[in-house]
Amino acid sequence: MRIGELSERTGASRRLLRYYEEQGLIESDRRPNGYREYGDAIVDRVLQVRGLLDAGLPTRVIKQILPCLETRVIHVADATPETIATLEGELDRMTERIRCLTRNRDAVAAYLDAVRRARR
Amino acid sequence: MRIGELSERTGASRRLLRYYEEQGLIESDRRPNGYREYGDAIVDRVLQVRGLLDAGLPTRVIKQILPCLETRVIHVADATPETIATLEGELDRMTERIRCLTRNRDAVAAYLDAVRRARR
DNA sequence: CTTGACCCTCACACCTGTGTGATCGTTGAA
DNA sequence: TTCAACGATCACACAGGTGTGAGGGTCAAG
Repeated sequence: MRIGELSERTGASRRLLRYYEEQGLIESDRRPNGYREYGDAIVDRVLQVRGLLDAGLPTRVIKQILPCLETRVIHVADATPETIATLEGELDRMTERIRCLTRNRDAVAAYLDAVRRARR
Repeated sequence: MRIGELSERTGASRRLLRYYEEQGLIESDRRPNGYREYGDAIVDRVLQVRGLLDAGLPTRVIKQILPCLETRVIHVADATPETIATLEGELDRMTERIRCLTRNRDAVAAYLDAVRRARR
């Protein structure tokens, strides 16, 4: 598919899709035109990138995390000690984010429940 | 305590603490000097604000969420329908963030496990 | 009284993700 | 052939969170 369709399917503007590619988060083939060509699998990847961006991770970190998703043993080989250390750090930060979000979400939910009960 | 101590205790620069106040996320009393004066409770509040910012929430949203944390029945009263609708929307977005983060964190964890096992 | 460590306000600047528009090439249908 | 719709690159602009520094008060210790 071309960039327009991918944009519609993911909700990301064409501009952003090009930006993600520039940041090394997604890839594309090129037609003889120069037009970008995407496979179906890219849709999930884009959605994942957008989810992580929305969750506060910078592109630099997302770029490091993405290879972990492809469960290929190949990638396990080229893991330098620094990469591993970085990933461990990010793992902790993600866990902390989850904890923070969960705590606050539960509080909001409890609040809304209280409001609803008070309404009656 | 004054702003310097609060800064040390929270890891937020003085600049940021003033910014958070300007955005209505925290409050402070003023000494006759004009110096800001904080109570102990503010430390947790600042940490919470920073956690939510780090998790991708903008100050505008954080400002709406914060009152939910103070479990005072008083606040339940002044909840306009729009506020409630907004909170419900944010609740969903937070849940979605949590889901995304959890999925990716687990993937990273699995990857690191695989690497560690491969190392031996 | 002076000095150093705080505090204040204000303004400018940066980075990152994103929008917008200019200018131009490609393609398919009328 | 022409026109509309799409694609490409590039550049400028913006907003939000953050850093930095200027210019100036406050206050306690020497």
